[in-house]
Amino acid sequence: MAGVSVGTVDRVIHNRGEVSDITRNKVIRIIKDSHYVPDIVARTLASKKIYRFAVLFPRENPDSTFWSKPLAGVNKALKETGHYGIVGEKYLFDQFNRTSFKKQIDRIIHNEPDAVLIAPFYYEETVRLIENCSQRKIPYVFINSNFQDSSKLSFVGQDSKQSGYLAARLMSYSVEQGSRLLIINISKVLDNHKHILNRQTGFESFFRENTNHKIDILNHYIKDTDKNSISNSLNEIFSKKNEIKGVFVTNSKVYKIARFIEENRLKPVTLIGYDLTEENLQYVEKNIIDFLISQRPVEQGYGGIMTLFNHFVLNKRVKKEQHLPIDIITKENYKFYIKH
Amino acid sequence: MAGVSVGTVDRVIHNRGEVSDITRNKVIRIIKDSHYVPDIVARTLASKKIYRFAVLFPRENPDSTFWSKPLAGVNKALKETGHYGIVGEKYLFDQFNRTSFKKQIDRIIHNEPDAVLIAPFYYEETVRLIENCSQRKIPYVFINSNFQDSSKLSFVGQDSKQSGYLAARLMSYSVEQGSRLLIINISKVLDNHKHILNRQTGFESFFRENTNHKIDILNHYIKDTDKNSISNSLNEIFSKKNEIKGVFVTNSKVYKIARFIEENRLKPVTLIGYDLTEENLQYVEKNIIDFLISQRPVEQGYGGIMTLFNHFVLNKRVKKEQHLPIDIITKENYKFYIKH
DNA sequence: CTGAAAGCGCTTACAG
DNA sequence: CTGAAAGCGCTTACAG
Repeated sequence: MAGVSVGTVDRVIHNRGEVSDITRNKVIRIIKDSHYVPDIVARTLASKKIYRFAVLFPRENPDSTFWSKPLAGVNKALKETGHYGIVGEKYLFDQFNRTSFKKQIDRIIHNEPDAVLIAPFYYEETVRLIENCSQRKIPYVFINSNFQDSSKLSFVGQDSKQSGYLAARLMSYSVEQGSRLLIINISKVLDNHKHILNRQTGFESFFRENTNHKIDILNHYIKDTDKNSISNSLNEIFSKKNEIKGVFVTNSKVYKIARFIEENRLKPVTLIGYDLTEENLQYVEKNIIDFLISQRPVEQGYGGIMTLFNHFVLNKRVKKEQHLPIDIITKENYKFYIKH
Repeated sequence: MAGVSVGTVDRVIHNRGEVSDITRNKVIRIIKDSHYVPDIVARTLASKKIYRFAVLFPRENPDSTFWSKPLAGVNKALKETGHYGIVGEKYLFDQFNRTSFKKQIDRIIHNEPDAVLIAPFYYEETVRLIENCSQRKIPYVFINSNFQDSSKLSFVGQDSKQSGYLAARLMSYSVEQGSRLLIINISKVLDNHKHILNRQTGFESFFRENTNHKIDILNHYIKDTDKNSISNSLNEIFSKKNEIKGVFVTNSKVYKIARFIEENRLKPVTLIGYDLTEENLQYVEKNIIDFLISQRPVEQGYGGIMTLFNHFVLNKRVKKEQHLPIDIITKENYKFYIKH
């Protein structure tokens, strides 16, 4: 239509220069007017281009099987997009070990991927990684825990404050006026903790804002997560304050608290925590954990890769904050969430 | 590798005959041994094959915006799979009008699509459609409401009985022993009602099976859904039985009950219903509806098309029953579900 | 700055 | 029953 060869058209589509302004404009005009859109199937077949996405996630660990889920989501996305030349390179670290995190970042920087998907556990190291990305002008996406940074391509995860707020609402149905509640923060390491603290903040705000619920809230931090330390730590609280009607655990370790409650026959106490792990589900089955808040872990990984795929292959504009739904899990519906 | 031309290889891959047993076997052997998998991108480009999927859904109607969601899911899937030659043809009917359903089926049968995605509203007509499909040997998928039929390719939707069971569990947190509960079934038409009845059955079984909840349950059917009829009908019940502590509405018309409760200041009564429609959300915002059960309407439509896509294009085996999660919606988390 | 040709991995007639 | 050739809509050198 423009009286030029496909080679020239290709040059203007991918604006890689070497075209006179006059032909370029002519071609652009025609593309617009005729609503031409490139056939990405043909493009993929012809270009044989490979996109290498680095995936920086914690390794699954004995304390929690949570991180196997985002990885499953990544693998699912990789399968779907493999036809388009998407390749994932996994860099798994030990979430309790800063050095391991740092090492994987070194490897990523060395291997020069085309983009990176990050679970940002340790602050300084994460900053180093994204500075390297900026320098190399490659996009990066955060998953699970957000990172204040205006240059990221996107974040895929949950609104953590709101999830705590929701937990409080659920709690409010089963505790009466004047009850005493306990918020437990249990973790060996306090890095990567902003979203955990947000959960607590959200929970507290609910009861502050809903004046018809006069509730006394205690905060408790447990650093040592072995069984004995937990017992000691909780025995003290529960003996001193014998009126605790509800417990909110701000992460996936809620099963450890459930075990304590079961062994000490402290029911009825409404227990709410996070994440659909096998360990937690045991206690959901036994009616000891009442609610789990789930953050769509599989979709987080899936969405992370798809975001990059949309950006590179489909040239779609992607949203900077992708908040996944806050799912409420009970004994009655958990089965349907397991594969998700 | 087999010493034959690509044409011959193609013939055995698509087993369209005209190949001697000896060469066929040789080729099959090599395909297996070398783990050859066809490049579907190249295949799509070369074949230019079009798959026409008929979509038989209710039209969106003033009483409920629910059905716009599955359609949105269909459109999303169509966008993603358009590159592979998937085309959707929509046949929308009036859900309260059997004739309209029948008419669209006639059109589908006449147009001979390659597959059909069905929201099975009226029984006999649906049977006629699937008999036609069987005859023409084309696959069909049910959405939203299941259909007892062993020849279907798949069903995508919710386990309706379990959703009622879950609703009862939620109800149990806020009603005391000996309370009186009301189940409301509100609908102009009673076809397509099996999954609605299942919800009721599920709700009732929970309280039957959990003996620590001694609860009196009333059932109430409302046929005329205009405001006055509802008022009359409910006034009677609420005046006779002044102790109703919770109401479970088995479909998306819960907002009509909410309106009645609001206007008659009957709170506190725990109100649970179905579906994240705009009409319902108003009353969630006002704390009149406590919980909505959502059935992932967008994913139903999306999943329906993707099931057919997987079947035709990816040659994947698909599951016969695809139960989507039963989402629990409250004022605190509904925003994150709206686009889903 | 521009065009012509080859090629990506398949499918589709057509000829034998 | 089998093969050779053209073509799907792009990209990629290469030549000028």
